[in-house]
Amino acid sequence: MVASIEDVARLAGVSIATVSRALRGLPDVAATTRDRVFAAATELDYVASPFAARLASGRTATVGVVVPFVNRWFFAEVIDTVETALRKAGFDLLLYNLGDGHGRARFFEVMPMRKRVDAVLVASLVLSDDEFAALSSLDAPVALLGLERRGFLAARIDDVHSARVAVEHLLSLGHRRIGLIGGDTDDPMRFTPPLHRRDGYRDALRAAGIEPEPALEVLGYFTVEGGGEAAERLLATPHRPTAIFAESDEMAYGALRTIRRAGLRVPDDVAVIGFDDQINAELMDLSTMRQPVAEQALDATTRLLAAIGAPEIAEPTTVVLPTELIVRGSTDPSRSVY
Amino acid sequence: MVASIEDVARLAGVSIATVSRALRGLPDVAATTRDRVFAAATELDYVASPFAARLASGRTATVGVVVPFVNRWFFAEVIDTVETALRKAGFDLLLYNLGDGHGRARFFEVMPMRKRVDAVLVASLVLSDDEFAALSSLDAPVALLGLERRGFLAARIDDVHSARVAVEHLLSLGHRRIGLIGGDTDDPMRFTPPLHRRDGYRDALRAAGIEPEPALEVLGYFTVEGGGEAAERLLATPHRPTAIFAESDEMAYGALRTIRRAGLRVPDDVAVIGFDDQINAELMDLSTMRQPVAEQALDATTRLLAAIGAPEIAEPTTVVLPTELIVRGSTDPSRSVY
DNA sequence: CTGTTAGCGCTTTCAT
DNA sequence: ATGAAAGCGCTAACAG
Repeated sequence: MVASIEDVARLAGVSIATVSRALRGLPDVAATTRDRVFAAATELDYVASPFAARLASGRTATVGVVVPFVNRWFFAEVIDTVETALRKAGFDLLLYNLGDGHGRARFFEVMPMRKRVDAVLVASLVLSDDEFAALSSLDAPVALLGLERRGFLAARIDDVHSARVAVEHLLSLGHRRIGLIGGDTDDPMRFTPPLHRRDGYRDALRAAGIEPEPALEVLGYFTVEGGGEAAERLLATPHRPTAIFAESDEMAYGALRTIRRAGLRVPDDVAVIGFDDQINAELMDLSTMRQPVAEQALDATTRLLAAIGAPEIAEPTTVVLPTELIVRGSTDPSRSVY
Repeated sequence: MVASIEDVARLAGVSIATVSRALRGLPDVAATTRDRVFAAATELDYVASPFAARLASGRTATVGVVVPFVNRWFFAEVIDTVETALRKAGFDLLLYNLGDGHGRARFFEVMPMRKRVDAVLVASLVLSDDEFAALSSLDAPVALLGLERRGFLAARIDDVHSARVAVEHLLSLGHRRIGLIGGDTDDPMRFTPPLHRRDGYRDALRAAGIEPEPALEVLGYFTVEGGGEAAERLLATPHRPTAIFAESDEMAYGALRTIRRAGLRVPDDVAVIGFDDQINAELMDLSTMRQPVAEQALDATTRLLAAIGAPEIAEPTTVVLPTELIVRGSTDPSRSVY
């Protein structure tokens, strides 16, 4: 069978306590002893049983990562970044994918992370007070990604401002009728961007003296399909918009397809700007607001790990990372690559 | 503090052994006793400590999932599907992302899954004998996704045949000079598709009496960028191909962009077919070979979980799932949606 | 600097 | 059907 700490102790001729100390790099172990322990451990190909260690120490060396989806660009990037950072720090990543409204309800009811994580990272979910309470009941530090709340450490972008910059870009090109393709702010899986990006859209219009029209705000559900159908509705309005702001690149792709299928040209007939600057945006020649996903994820993870060691040191803070307007051919004909 | 099994036992007026049995649904517990235990557990909001349970039982109720990337379509789909299936079965998902060649080497050297998973699922990695040995040393059932090996349960598609069908589609349209955009078969992060899809490509050509030309096989590294650059090289060949088979949709997207930027039309000047039928393929009007990712992942997971309960019952088998040719406008002008 | 010892919170015989 | 008791393999005081 596999070696246990006792086997190592016997081979090294020391007690199991010394083995434990030596292997974990604790101070107060003589160098020669340490060497002997390491040699024995190597020879026996020993690794500590994480469960025994966790039971004895109370620390799990595990972080729970909660996401509403795993197969969407933003969340896949987040998981990638967080996994790497955790692995480097010697932590395991326990993945929790909410999946749908039902999965979400069950998740917060059961709280499957109970007693098995040292910390939690939650990505881009609009949480109810009850859900926040459930997280707090875990009694572990919680990091929020893409949202913010007093008492929680968080990393995010300024969605309101970023959306406003996107729409201002369209305004600066002379557009006055600008459609919005957004997410459902009442969806049970609601996540944060839809609310804020819509606010930024309205802010920009009002600041330009344009009153937002409900008919120009349509739902695209953050999918390509949804974006395409939303664009159909926008094109069908009596006095159709000359520009569209989609709250995500994916929805913008759908809109581009709809517009072109309708025989209209981008950006001459209808300009389109997205949000994210995800991997395919350049491919689609799509103007967009770039957001630094890896940076947000890394920032949150780093501070979360720090919080595990020393909780309650200070009021958790929110870090807001900058976004950037990326102008491509879908709004600026002079830049079009096609 | 949080309740332990003793608290529940005291409240229910039984021994901790009975609590353990009742809560796990073991037989030989009187119905009335069971009810009392459940009532007590509910009242105290008790959940068993997984670590104590694992230490005592030796079972971890955890599956390790090893992927070379998490932010690529195929793997994100896999993780999504597997997570859902595991959660439903009461298992945790421990995610291991190899990241790069160095990460991969370290991974198989350290074997961070040791002593912490009941089973392992490996997705689309070409594994060396040493790496297979390392996995076997975990002494846990292993499921392979997208590859196959004697002694391991596996789910995959027939990459050789599927690639052949894709190329035969091009041949049936009259194309004789067909370029290949593939992955690097010598890459340290090598995964399985490149080898097999290239073989299928060559098989199809030979069967049609065409000798494969090395100049028409270029590397696209399974990225959009790489696919675009590969297409540039193909277009620059003296007698340029009239059709291109890309081993993934992503590379096909890059190729489409390159072709259009060069002022050529798809499919009239150059036809393109991809592989995967991932989410954006329809958007790009790309012909492709559809592969059932969720089905493969679910099949492997289901059988893996079964193997945990009853290992060695029978020789592990490989399930091969069917792929499907999806013809769109990038090969068939009559179907073009643009 | 090192060893002894008492748990951590369960599961699992073995009795009864 | 239930309980007593012996671990599972570590960590963390506490001695010395």
